[in-house]
Amino acid sequence: MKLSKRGEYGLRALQDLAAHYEGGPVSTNDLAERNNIPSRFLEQIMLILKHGRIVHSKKGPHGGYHLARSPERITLAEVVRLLDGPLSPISCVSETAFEPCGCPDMEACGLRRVMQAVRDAVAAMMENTTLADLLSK
Amino acid sequence: MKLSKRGEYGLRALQDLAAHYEGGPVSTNDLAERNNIPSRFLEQIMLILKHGRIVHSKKGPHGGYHLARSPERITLAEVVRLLDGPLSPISCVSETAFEPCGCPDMEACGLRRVMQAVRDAVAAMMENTTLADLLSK
DNA sequence: CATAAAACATATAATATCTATAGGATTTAT
DNA sequence: ATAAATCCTATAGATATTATATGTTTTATG
Repeated sequence: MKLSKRGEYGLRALQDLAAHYEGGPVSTNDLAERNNIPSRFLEQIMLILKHGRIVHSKKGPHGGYHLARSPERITLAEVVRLLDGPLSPISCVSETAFEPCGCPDMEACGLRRVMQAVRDAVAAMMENTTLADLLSK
Repeated sequence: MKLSKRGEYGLRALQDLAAHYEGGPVSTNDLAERNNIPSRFLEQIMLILKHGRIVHSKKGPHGGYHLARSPERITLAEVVRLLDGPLSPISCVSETAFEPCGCPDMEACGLRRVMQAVRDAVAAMMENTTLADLLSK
């Protein structure tokens, strides 16, 4: 049920980028230093985020990353799915990566019902929370 | 955000044990067969559940496992924590395994606020759901 | 134009975890 | 006595995580 460091670092960096959304690009080094993240590791994460069209980049001096969209239009769900995969506790209730689980009768499975509810609750919270929501007190 | 196979198998086996709560012990082999679980792997899981005081065991022919308490008194939270560890998405919001995360200001961290809410929601669902709830339609 | 700052791209090391299998030891019903 | 079952520990095999390393490319700036 835990987020990977990759996911956690990515979210922290994006939260930082959201805070600096007005203004020029922010370098990996600055992001890493401010948020206590190993900088070479963060570099890879930023690349994933770029390929996932969550950030844009600018090369060269004074280059760096900035959000590809305004903070209100980037949900935590999108980021977590990109960096950490599906939100479901078990694959038989996943929207994005369904797989049967091997229980005798899927429809009658009580465990499945509960895990479906957990997935729905988590997904709803993550889909309704944007990077902008992370900033407001 | 996903449960391990260990956790999933353990829950499925316990759901089965709850269904057979009236009646004698159920062997690992029966549990494994009925639920499509590798039987030697399940053996280890049952041992963990035994040491965690969630099941009792009886050795010898017609031996096996039965719940240590009635199904209404075993929550999914207890089982998942035992087999898969803390429920929190990040350690800085964990009740059972708190650790600071490295963000500049924990109190002001928006990400932390959201993850705290996710943890609380998941924990509440898991703590309020018992093995008995898995059986009722 | 030279330099340095930065992203970009891969490779790979180090570690951990997950999943599962194996080999036996112990208990106990029949 | 036998066989069914738990119990215990080790370890294999696979995969994922986390991180470091090495270098290439782009580009702003002096």
